[in-house]
Parts: sequence; structure tokens; C-alpha cells
Amino acid sequence: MKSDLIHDLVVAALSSALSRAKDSGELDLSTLPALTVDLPKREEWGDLSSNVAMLVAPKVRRPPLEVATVLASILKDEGQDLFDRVDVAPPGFLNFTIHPSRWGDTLKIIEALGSAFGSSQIGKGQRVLVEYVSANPTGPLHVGHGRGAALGHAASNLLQATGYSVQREYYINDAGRQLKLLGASVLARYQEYHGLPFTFPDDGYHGTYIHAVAEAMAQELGATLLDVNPEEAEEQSSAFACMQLLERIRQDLRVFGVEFDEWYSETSLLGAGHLTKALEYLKEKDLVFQKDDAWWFRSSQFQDEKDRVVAKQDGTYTYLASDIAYHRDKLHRGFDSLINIWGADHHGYVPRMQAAVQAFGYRKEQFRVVLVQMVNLLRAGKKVEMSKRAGEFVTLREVVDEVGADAAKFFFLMRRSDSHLDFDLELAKRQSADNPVYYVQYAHARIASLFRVAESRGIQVPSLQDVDLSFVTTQDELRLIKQLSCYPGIIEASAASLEPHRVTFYLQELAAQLHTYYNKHRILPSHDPGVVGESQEDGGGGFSASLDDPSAQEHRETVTPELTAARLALMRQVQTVIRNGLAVLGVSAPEHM
RNA sequence: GCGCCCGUAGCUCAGUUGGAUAGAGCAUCGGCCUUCUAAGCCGAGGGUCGCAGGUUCGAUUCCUGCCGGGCGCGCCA
Repeated sequence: MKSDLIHDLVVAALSSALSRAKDSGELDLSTLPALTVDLPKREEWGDLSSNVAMLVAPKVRRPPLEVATVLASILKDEGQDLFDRVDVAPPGFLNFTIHPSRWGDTLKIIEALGSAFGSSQIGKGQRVLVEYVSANPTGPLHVGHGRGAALGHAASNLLQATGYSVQREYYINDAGRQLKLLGASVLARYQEYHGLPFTFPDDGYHGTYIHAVAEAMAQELGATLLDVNPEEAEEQSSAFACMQLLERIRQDLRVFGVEFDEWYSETSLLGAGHLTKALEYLKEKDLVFQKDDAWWFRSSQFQDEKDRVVAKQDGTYTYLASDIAYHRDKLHRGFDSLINIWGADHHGYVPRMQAAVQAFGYRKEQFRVVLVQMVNLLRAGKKVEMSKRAGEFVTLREVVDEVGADAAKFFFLMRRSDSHLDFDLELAKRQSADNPVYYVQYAHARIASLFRVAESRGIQVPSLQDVDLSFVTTQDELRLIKQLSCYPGIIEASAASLEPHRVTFYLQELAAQLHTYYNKHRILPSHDPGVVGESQEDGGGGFSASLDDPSAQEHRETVTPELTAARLALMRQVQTVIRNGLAVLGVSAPEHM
């Protein structure tokens, strides 16, 4: 059963009007279309609108306006308790004006649900595994990883809020060539540290952090690695470096406020024999075959453009092989669907992983990939140059230390993931309205502050049942309430499309409306009532200028205790929705700024 | 060469299964604090939705071609 939000009530009314029209023969419908209601672009067009008549028109072979008129007349009869007006507008829109008293219900729902407002059970408890970051433990996280982390975190929150059971997972590539290279690089620096001759590996890892790891290794292990044979030394070096760097990654993510349920190690995957099992299964199905002394996965059978090598001529496995095994394991663990957050430079791998999922007998749709585009770091409008090859990049940690975890997360989530992101460090630090993070957080803190002042004057924020809601039904209040009522729909759409930026945009809009309202209307009685209506001595330019400003005049409006109570209660609900939205993004909702 | 993503105001970007007169922030300009946080508000200007076709009652949205930018096309990860 759905909530009694206005949107749902209108959809229900529309749907019953459609079936009435069908039953009475007024509209010759076989199937009912999917119904949606939206906020119209202009307030003159009412509170909510529907384009259903235009969707239905071709099916019943009648002009949209006619269909709309039929529906409108039914709705006027049946929905008298809900609608003030039902209008028909060309080319066939139905525009609804809701009875003002009904909007109070929205506030009551928010108060009753609190932090659960916006949540739903659409996911029906289905199990989803979200894998994100999964950076190789061969260096610290950089800003690109940060974007993936923020996105994976927010997407997981969204899925959880819509009724999915979510597992957050980080896959550790702690086996294979890259790790060997890491070990060799660190070992070389370790030898250098001990004043010995060394050969730095081709394609080795540069960057100062390698020196730091080597030094730590020297301090912890002394010179012991100099005595063992080279292979053994490299192995130990790999293990040490991996552990160190992974610990740093964990720490950076903790400071960033991004958590995981499971850190899944490739070594453990291999140790459990999952790779051989996966390949055996595929061989049996004739989906893996031998050619040119290598083993190939027949991914082209599943819309990949060509087959892919899983075991090389030298007998070692490719990265793809263990990834296939990993995803098979995920599915075998009983997850209904898998979501991966990947850097956009990996987009070429999507078809082959989809192929793998299907090769194991699962549906293609059970595997979704969200691609995250590059982050351009700017400082006061100028691009910060980074060279990954030379090991010169700005780390996530540096950014978080500089601008804070909240600002960093919010900025990472301000754009659609598949568009490039310009991240201006100076802007993220700025404490003004230019900075969207502060703007939204300030709205929350401002309400909190208002409540503190109220309390200091002995005024409690009332529960809605003690409030006469007819006091909050003017245009300015309705505008706010309407925005609040959209929140569950935003969460739902945002979760379905895995696009947290919609929440970010929504919050900026809600905060703007709050600030506007706050500036225009008084909530508490004036501190000094004597000022109201009193004329000033210096009736010169300054004063008349403020009279010309409509907002300044409104500022002097007198408020009764009933009005104060109603507005405080409204503010409480606005605060709840801002807090809920920020929570989805993983951003804190401060009481003070 | 092939594939994927992007192209919307000076800049950065939203735009929900195709809908009404295309939006926001920044920047620019002009106003607003004696009262609840000015970390805020109000107002103004600013557009060939990359270009050309097509689909239809209707296209920023879908299709085709082209132009421009990014990325990918390893028995690397």
C-alpha cells in the first residue's frame, strides 16, 4: 500500500477515472497506460499535471483535448474532496489544483515518518551487491577514486532507501602482475635506501609514496630482505607494500566517510579455487576453447565484438579470468543483481563482463555498470596538472584534508556521472552562497538556529497535531510544501537510474526556497514589537529605499502565536527533508555553521 | 579506422517513458541587515539546445549523416 501523498492520490484518482471511462464506454481502452503526475512548469497551470490524455489519445483514436475533457469531468465528480479545480489545457494536459487543506497531510506524513520519509519498499528486499572504488593497492587513492567512492556510497544509500538489501564491496586486486611490479619497485627503493646498487623495473611505480613504503619496510624488517634470494625478497616486498597501501586506502576512505561491508581479496578468490571452477564450467559448456596455445572465452556469443583471452600462452591467467570468477562468485553468493562503479576508461570491458554473467546462465540485466568520468581539479579556475605516469597526482586525502569530507562528497555528486567534473578547490572551501554545499547545509543550520532562539524565548516547536494548519496554506507555504512532497519521487527516480546528482539538485532547490521563505516571512514574533509600524526619524533615502523593497516590508509582518506555531512546524518538516537528502549523499546536516 | 560518452546562456551544468513560453548556479550590473544566522534575499541583462536531414499533432529528448572534444580498441590491470 502506498502512502497518502498527494501525488499518489492523484494517480489513483486518474487511474480510477480511466477505468470508469473504459467501463462506461466513453473511452475505448484495452490497456491502461503508465500514469505519472508532474509539477507543471508554471504555477498558473495548477499544482500538478498529467499528460495521460495525450498518451491515450492515439489508442482511442480521438483528439487529446476530447480525452482530457472526458477525464476531467469524471474527476470533477469523483474527486471533490481532493481537487479544487481540474482544468484542461491544450494540447491535452490535465491540470489539477489541489484543495489547499489537503497539503497539510504531506506535512503530517513527513512528521510521522521522520528519517524514513522518502524511503520505500520498491526493492522488495532484493539483494544487490554494489562494488565500488576497488582501486589496486599499488598507490594512494586519487580524486578520480574519490568520485567513484562518493557515487558508490550514495547509490548504495539510495538503493537501501528504496527497499533493497545492499552489500557494499571493495575488490582487492592483491594478486597478479601489478602487485609484482609494486613489490619490485619498493624493493628497488629499499636497496637504494640501504645504499646498494639497484635496478628499477620497467613500468615500475614511481612517485614519492614508493620511497615512503620502502623506508617503512626498512624500519620494520631491517636489512633482512637483502639476505634472502631475489624472488623471495620480491614476494615479501609485495606483501608488505600491499598491506601498507591497503591500510592507507582504508584510512583515506574512513576519513572520507565511505564504508564497506566486505573487502574481498583476489588472493582469497584464487585460494578457494573459484577461478579453476569457473573455467572448468565454461570449458564444459564449450564457452572456453584453446587456440594458439592460449585459452579464450567465447564472449562473442554474447554480443561482445570478439573473443577474449583468459589464459595466456605462458600459462598465467589474465585479469579478465579472475574477474569472471569474481562475478560468478558474487552471483553464487545469492545476489539478485550486481552493480559496478567503474572509471569510464574501462567502458570497453562492459560487454565482456555482461557476456560472462550470461555465460553462467544469468540475465544480462542482473549486471549494471555505472561509468564515472574524469575529475578535473581546479584551483581558482586554473587546472591542476596531474601525471599519473610520473606518480604525480593529487590524492583523495589531500582534497579531503583541504575542503572537508562533506564538501568533497557534495561536489563529486553535483554532476551526472558520465559527464566530466570540474572540481574547484577554492570554491569548495569558500564559506558563502557561491558554495552549494554550504548553501544547503546553511538552510538546515538556519532552521536549527531558529529553533534555538524560539526555545530561548520559551516557544516550543509544536507537533503538527497541535497546530492549525490553515495558517500555512498561503502561496509561499504551499510552494514549500509542494517541493517537500516531491522528495519521495526524487529518491525513487534517483535510485532507479543510479543518479544521486538528482538529489543534489533537488536539495539546492529546496534550500533556495527555504532561504526565500525565511527572508520574506517572520516566524517568531518580532523581538522588539515597538518597531512594527513605527515611523523613523531619519525618513531620508535609506529608509524609503527599504520601503520600496517588498521583502523588507514583509519583514515587518506581525505574527500571532498560532501563525508562529504553524510556521515552526512547517520549518521542522523542511529540516527533516534536507537532513534526509543530505544523509543519502553521505553529507552531514549541521546544527551550527 | 571501429566502438562508447559528451556538445544547452560568457563559464560550469540540470532538463524525469518525446509535451505547454528551454532552467539553475557562477560571473556581470542594480538594490536589501535596528528584529529568527547577510554563510542570506530581491531585481536586470544574457539562447540558432553543435550542424543538416528524418520520424509526428508535438523533438533539447528518438533515428541517420556530418563537425568538435574525451576515452577505449593488449595473451596490461
